[in-house]
Amino acid sequence: MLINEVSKRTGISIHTIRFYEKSGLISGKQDETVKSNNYYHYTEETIEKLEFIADAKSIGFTIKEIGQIIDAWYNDKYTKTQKLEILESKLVALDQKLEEINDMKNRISVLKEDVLNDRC
Amino acid sequence: MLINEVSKRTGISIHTIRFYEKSGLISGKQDETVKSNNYYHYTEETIEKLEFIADAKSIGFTIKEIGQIIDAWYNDKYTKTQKLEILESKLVALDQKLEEINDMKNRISVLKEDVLNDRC
DNA sequence: TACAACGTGAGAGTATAGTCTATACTTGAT
DNA sequence: ATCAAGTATAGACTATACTCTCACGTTGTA
Repeated sequence: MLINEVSKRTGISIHTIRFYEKSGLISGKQDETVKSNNYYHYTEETIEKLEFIADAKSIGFTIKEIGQIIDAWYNDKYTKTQKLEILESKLVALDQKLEEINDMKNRISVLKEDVLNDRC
Repeated sequence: MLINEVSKRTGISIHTIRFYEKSGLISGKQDETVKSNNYYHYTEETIEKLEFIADAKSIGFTIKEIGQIIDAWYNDKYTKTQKLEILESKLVALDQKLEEINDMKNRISVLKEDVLNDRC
């Protein structure tokens, strides 16, 4: 499928998709047999990746980190051990975030109680 | 206390502290009786705020959002009802983040299992 | 009084993550 | 053949959150 369809199916703008392509997160393939154009062709895998990217971004992963996770899964850039290390490190980071968010929830709840009881 | 001490106690650079001051997150007071300089003086409250800012930033709140939370607590910029609304909305956002992070943990765990069992 | 250390304000520069514009070629329907 | 719609590439622009530099005034110790 071409970039327009990818954009429509994911809700991610064509510009942003191209930006992700340049950043190495996704990669379309140009059909070598077609000489008249250099259109990129994308597969379902790209859709999956873009959906993953959207989710990963919203919880605060950077483009670089997302690239690592994608490479750990789709590519042979890393050995099995390296892949497991990368994924494990992301799980640890997520656990830390869970903790930080729970702490912040408690702090804001205290603020709320204080406002409620006119203690500020 | 002057900016240098604030910086040393919080580990936040003087530049960044001034940036937060300009952004309205904190505010030092200039001593009107001293005419020779216009040094800003900070109190323990600034230290507290800066520590809060550091934590809030690390869980993904923007400067604007952090400003709102601080105003909801320290200032009389909002009514009681508005303050409660702001704080409640931040709690809701945090709950949503918790959910997203748990989802991402599950997804990454699955990837990890797949790598472990050579399914990719 | 010299001078290093500290303080201020203005403004330039950086990194991240897009977002948009311009130019030019291609495709597909009429 | 024409022309709107789609595609690619390069590069400019934006917002956020810093980070740094410069110029210049102040403070405190030798």
